Amino acid sequence: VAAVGEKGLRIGDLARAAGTTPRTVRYYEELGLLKPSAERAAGAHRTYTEDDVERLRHIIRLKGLLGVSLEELGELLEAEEASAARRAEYRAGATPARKRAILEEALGYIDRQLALVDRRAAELDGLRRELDERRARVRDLLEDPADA
Amino acid sequence: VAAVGEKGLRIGDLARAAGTTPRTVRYYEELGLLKPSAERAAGAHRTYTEDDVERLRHIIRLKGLLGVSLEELGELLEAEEASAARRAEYRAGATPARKRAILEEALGYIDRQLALVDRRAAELDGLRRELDERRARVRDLLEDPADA
DNA sequence: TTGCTCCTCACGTCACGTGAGGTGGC
DNA sequence: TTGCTCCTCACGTCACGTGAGGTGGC
Repeated sequence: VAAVGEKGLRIGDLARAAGTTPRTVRYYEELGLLKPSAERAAGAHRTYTEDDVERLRHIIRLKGLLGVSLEELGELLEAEEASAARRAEYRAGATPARKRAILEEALGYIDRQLALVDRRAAELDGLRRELDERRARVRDLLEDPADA
Repeated sequence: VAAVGEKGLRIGDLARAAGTTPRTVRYYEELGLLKPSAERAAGAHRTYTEDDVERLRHIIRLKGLLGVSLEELGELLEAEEASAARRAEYRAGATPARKRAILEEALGYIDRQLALVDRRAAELDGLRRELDERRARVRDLLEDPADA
């Protein structure tokens, strides 16, 4: 039911597809996290592509899962873009030494994100264990009501 | 190095022990999430116990991991307290039918929290898989630089 | 033409951060 | 007595929510 005509997506379509609101999209644009695909005259409608949907989903997921400020998130996204740029350089053909340097930088960047993810996962797992334990105790009492 | 004298912890000790700030503690008090242990005259210092440290840590962890508003979190904490009250009733001796009802309510409450935790964990795992995949691709290229 | 969504201010809100000015306990 | 931490306003900030008033595309 989304409008996907020749002109691309409108801000409401983008927001719905990513599970957010037009206001948030404009705010992210203001902070430089997300730009409309096409140039637009002052006051004209913003248009977006499916790639923008992916990027916005990516932003929202990182924000929710990593719990960083939008400014830090902007730096992270810049690092991602730099990484993509280096991949293009890589594919365009670089010297073996340069290729190696590019790959190692990419590895470091991925490992930093993984460290953030792992820390969160460990915290979540700690909470899960606690809840599991409590659940097991309650279940035991329900199945075998033999206590003081 | 924390002051743990006769009078209990001061707000700064509590905040440090829980990894937050005095301002946050006062704000949570304002919202009714956390009260100083002892009564206090207007303008007098707030005092806390080790139990308050545990409660504050609990609040902070739930907030960070479940991503809920402080109002929702307040409801969740009330449910926890009600559960604790029912456990006291349980131990004080209730009829078998009443005991069963108490346990089943506790189970429902635990399962609701588990559902929230599991949703977050699944999202985190999705991101982790993506990062792992990218990492593996980069590693392969580093170990065997044979491509176009 | 009628709705609907879009546009740009701009003020409100939630969860605090950050001084301003003053009082209280080792 | 000297620092340090505490106290209560109260304004600032970040990440948006929510109208206010107006314009643009099926």
